[in-house]
Amino acid sequence: MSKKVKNKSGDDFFDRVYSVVSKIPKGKVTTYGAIAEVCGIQSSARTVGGALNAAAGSDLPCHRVVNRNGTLTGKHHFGDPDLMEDLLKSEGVTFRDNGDVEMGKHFWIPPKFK
DNA sequence: ATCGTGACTGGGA
DNA sequence: ATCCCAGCCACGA
Repeated sequence: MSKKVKNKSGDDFFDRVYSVVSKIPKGKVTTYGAIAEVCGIQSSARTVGGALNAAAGSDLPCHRVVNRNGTLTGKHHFGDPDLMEDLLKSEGVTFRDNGDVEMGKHFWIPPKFK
């Protein structure tokens, strides 16, 4: 089944990110680098952000995706900067004193996308 | 085809 | 510890 559907913009690499992000369990968070690695682009975590940018408004829990530091880098892209933190807290995610997610407790690594 | 940008990461000073 | 730089991939103009 592995098939390259490269066609219109927004469907080959983005599709992988959507699948992975949608698999993130509630109360867990992952990093752009982890998603990128699973998608096969470990060196381009930025591109993952681009995918989430296109996913903004979708059903993808992009609020569970943070940078390797645990900082909510894309919180501003949710429409409300406080929404992201609020959503994670609602799911049981704990934050550090500096406002970063406790990666050591909620860091979740997505399954390898094959 | 080329250039610029980006919700990142890692390493060096 | 902080700040700066380079690399990487994909998209839009």
